[in-house]
Amino acid sequence: MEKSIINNIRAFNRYYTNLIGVLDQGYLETQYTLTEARILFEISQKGKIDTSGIIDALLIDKSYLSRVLKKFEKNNLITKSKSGKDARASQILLTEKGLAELRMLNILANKKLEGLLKDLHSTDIKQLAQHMNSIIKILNKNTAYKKM
Amino acid sequence: MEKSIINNIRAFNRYYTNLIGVLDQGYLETQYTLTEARILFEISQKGKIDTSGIIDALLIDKSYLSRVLKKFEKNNLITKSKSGKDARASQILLTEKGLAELRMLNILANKKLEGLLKDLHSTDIKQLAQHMNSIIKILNKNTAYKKM
DNA sequence: ATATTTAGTTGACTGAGTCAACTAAATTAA
DNA sequence: TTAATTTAGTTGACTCAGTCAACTAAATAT
Repeated sequence: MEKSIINNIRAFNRYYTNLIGVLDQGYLETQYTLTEARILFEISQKGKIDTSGIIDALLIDKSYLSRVLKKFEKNNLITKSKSGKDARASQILLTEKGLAELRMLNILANKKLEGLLKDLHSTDIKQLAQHMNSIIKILNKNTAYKKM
Repeated sequence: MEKSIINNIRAFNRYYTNLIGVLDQGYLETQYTLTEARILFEISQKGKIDTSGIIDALLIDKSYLSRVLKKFEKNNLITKSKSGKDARASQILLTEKGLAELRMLNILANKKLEGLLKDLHSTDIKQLAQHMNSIIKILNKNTAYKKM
């Protein structure tokens, strides 16, 4: 594999690590950790999801997830219900309050991102999104990273 | 700002957060944390750098950095020398051993990334890098995120 | 039937990173 | 010049996000 391209991609990864770090600092203003926010988001995206679905999607530790979900349940953000199919698995659903919290987090994340982009022309922002979509499309051709 | 584009960009951020997470797991095999590796890398990139330069670049806590640098110095990865200009600041330099460790980390990171991309055609990989460069170019037009 | 795997929980722990208080040098203001 | 403020870096004390291992119970494979 050509070395300069790998270095190029790594430079992007470093750059983007910093950028994501800046965006993620927004969560410090909330009562949620970044991982908790990601978990909430994942639950809302999938509609119906069980614990192991979240683990597969976010690659987090099952014991940690178990505790986070317990806390979410205690705070009425989610409900757990036994799935009929598999008596070990729990179906996770967002409650109204959970949805409201998620909306709050989404608004916050949008604001943070908009702040980051506010000095750019709208054509630049459109191109940005296009490049990002292209990247995802290319990476999705390949399943290697699901196996790592 | 158009909402769907913001959502698009956020979708990319989530996607890329996961991907970077997978890549960063490589550091678990080493004696360095991700942040320590980033600090080492930053020192080598800049050549001459003082502590506050690293703080500005990586946005990490100064007390944490102070301890990491102390450990690096103890392990002979870096040397600190008083800058003539400002008697408070320390110039940080990589030692030979520090360089060797960095090379090791770079090889590891390259391997990890190559593993991730191995099923892609080289044309796809080239396009990937081009999209990434374009993203950086666009984002660098704007300095908003340095101020956040 | 028995063994193995999978879903999720719990106890015990660690260490990466944070916060506040501090020293000493540099800079600004009076 | 001196007093006040800011900046560079250090240190003590702490927290809590995340990990590891052991476990129960259900599902699946042999």
